[in-house]
Amino acid sequence: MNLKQLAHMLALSQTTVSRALNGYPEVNEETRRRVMDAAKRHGYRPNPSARRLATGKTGMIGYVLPTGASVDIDPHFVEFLSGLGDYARSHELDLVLSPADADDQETTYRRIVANRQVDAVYISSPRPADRRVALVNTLGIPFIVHGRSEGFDFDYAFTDIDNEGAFHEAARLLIQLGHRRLALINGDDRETFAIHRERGVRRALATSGLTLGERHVCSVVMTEENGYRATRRLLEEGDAPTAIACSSLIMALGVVRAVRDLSLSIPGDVSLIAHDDVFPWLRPENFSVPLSTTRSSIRLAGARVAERLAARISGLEEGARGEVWPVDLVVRGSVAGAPG
Amino acid sequence: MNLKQLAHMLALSQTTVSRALNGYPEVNEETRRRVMDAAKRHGYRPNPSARRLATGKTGMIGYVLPTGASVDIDPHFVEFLSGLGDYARSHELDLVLSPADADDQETTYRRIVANRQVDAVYISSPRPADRRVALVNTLGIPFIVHGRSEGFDFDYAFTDIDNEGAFHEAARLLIQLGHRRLALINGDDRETFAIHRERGVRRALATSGLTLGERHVCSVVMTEENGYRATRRLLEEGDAPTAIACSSLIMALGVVRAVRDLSLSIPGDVSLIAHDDVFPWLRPENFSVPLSTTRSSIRLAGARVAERLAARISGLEEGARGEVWPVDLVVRGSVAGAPG
DNA sequence: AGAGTCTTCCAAAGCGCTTTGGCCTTTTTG
DNA sequence: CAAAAAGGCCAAAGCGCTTTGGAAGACTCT
Repeated sequence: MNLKQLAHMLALSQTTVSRALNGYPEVNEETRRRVMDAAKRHGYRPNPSARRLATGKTGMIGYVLPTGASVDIDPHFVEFLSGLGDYARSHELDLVLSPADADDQETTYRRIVANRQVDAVYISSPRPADRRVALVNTLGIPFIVHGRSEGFDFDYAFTDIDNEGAFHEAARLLIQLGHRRLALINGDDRETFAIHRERGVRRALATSGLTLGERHVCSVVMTEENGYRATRRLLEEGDAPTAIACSSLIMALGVVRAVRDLSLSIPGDVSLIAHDDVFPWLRPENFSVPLSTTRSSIRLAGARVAERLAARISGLEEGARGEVWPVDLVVRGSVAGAPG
Repeated sequence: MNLKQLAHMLALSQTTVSRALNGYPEVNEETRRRVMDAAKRHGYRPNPSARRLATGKTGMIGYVLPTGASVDIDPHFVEFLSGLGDYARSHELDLVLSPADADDQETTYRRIVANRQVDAVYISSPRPADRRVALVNTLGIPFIVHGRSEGFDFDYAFTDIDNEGAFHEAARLLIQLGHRRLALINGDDRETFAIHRERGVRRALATSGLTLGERHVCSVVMTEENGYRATRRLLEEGDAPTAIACSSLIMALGVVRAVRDLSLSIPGDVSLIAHDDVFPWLRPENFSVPLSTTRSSIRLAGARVAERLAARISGLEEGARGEVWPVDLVVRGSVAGAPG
């Protein structure tokens, strides 16, 4: 059942039927009702391919997925996706993932824009002066950055959490508890979130005249194993920290294991605070010692990003508004006063 | 730059240019070369929307993503996606995720098929007599099932791993080591993979005249917490098992924690084998006691599914071939002879 | 009553590609 | 050497929708 048939059946022109269906004003209300009714009754659904060709609108949002044999998709992605999908569903939006060579995403961005494959895109895990952000900005497709980039001469729309504030608070708490030697086990420090977190820790330390030792900050891919290794290194050297801030719950698993392997205890010998993105399958309160966390649901962020993308597509949102969400500091058993 | 312009520029008809580009035979090789050359030089890319409208082909594969406030996307999904994306990238395929109400996916399947939004779909986490499989089969869109359904009067194409064999082997090993009371901490037993795994364990036990106790098998969502709870329950009751087979590494984290909380040890008091889907961020050899596993890379499965989908789209693969991959049994420190 | 204004609808022109049916040359064939 | 076949190309008809530029009729206004 296509427009032509439907129009014929109603003894109307395609024009009128199309307009009636799409809510244009220049059609009699009674006619509109007739059309709507017939459309529903016959289960008429406009062919999206045709509509796309005519309008350029796709009803899809895009994400360029970096891939490659040695590229691992972040497990956080799936949670973000839960939120995004949940919103998208209620608005009949689909998400198209365009896999790209991790080292050449530009080609793919250009392709999906040139081909009008999606109405908007989002970008995640941005770095300072991220080329993708600059690119989509010049390409002129609506977009939202999940996280923040920095150092552009233009503004853009983003949804981020207050990483600096979160880690500032976490460090401040540890300092208040008497800790003097903190360590930070961070994610990839080419990404903005990691930079902000480090800044937060440094700022808190500086306030008390302390510093983050050169060897007390590490930047690694956030795996359990890397959490373990980093912790071993930190605790086995002289000048070992008495408190650790850690950028992910997954790494925290490794931290806990390392501490145990060294026959030390949390929080007796070392206090631990980790960032919690809220995974349904791994919860900080269920660690052997309940973990203090800076908490922010990445899933909610996904829903929010979808919402904003939808708003931008429909023209409801404009401009370069960035929003920064506060992060909860949740204190549990893994922190205590500094030993000694 | 569109076909018309390109054709004009070459002083050829659109027909010829189109044919030259798409490899049709009825065009002079020299002409073809000229066309190809000009197309490349001017960066001509056929507009996919137009092509879709004309051919019905989209160059996209689809996945219906169950969503909802209380629906969690399986963390395995992201690894599967890595593999899928990796293959898709090299073949210029995009993946479209269509979020659907978890309780009504049929509507969405019908929509994406009716609208010709994708060339093929895949289905994951199937259950016996899965309605989605029956649906896409009748809808007539090419598809691959990742995993297996059962109990249809038709055949279909799937890629699965030998879950039954894997858990049969695991259980057999434990039995050989003298264990008599095994327990199985399984995933949702409405899904086929869980059923097969249980069957594998039961079969191994039966061979030695043993059985799987009523209370020694649990079926839960695969989270750390559920692994913990299940283990506590198993070990605190009378008739506690001396060996546990566990369906996921994430649950195994909980198992290990529970065993420790009870001041028991692995493998001294209880042996443990878990299934490992091969996550980059959590590896069985890095557990406090290196974990024995049944191992199968879900990522490779993703790549394979993509490959088969591409083959079906292009007509290279037909029929209802199902393939079952063997699973490696990797023995590490977490298994030992039965205590006592 | 004639001019201007809405209101309501339509015919037809795209959107950019593929594909059908056919036309002209050139080559092969009996 | 005429007839048949093959090679190489083209014009034009879709694919199903949106949108432009009217047009017919109803209504208001002077």
